Amino acid sequence: MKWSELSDNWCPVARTLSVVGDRWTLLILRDCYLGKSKFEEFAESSGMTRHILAERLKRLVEEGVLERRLYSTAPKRYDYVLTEKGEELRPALRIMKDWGKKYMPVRREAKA
Amino acid sequence: MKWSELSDNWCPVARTLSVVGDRWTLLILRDCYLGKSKFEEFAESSGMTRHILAERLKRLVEEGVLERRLYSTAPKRYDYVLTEKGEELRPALRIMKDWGKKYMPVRREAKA
DNA sequence: CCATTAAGTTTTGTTTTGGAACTTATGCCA
DNA sequence: TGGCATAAGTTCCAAAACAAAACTTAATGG
Repeated sequence: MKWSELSDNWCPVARTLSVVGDRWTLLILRDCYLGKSKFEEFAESSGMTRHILAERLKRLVEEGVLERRLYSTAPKRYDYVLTEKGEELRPALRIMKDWGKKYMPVRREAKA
Repeated sequence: MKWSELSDNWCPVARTLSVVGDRWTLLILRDCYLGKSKFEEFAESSGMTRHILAERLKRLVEEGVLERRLYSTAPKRYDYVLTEKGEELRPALRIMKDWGKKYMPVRREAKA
């Protein structure tokens, strides 16, 4: 089975993961919860490539998790803000934060 | 930056995702929470290929999320059970289940 | 002896990801 | 005016991950 077919799975967890269950996507949401909204902010903070970032943002917008918002008209610039749907995943990230603190200690220093 | 470098990230969410943030892994945990423990059960229930399943199980064991347990000596057969570390991600999946029910309605029927 | 079960492994293509350079439209500043 | 900076992407190519299906191993049951 392909990952892309999960969105119609009988299981609600699987359907959720079809949106946020791939590499990097939840890291974008983490940044949103930290108050970031701009492409460059996500790129620098998460460490993902601009290529993948653009693709993920597009899908999060399509799925209604983020909203693409024109914040400058000249030049035209867009940023991304959480919808109510996006906000409601925040508790899941909070659990992952606590879990990471408890069970995944940093072994050696790394950047960003 | 590569996904595999996330395990030493300063952010605990990122470190958590370095273990469970890739495709399929959280679906294995869902099955564990549903009481499944065997390779064939995971394979059938999740729809992932045996190849990827084997790789994911191995890493979950290495990370201490699951424990590989000999449940039959002749022939030798192993299954997988949650550790305390694995149990403590259950609340995150519960949130994803509720979110999926609320925001990801099934559009058309699909199997498994 | 032959089919079946269960937990993987192997093989072969296809798809996704990673890294880096490039594009577009404007503002800033001397 | 010309040239550099900024921000949000896009494009290209090689490397890594994934998908599908067949194969392996070790035993059991008829």
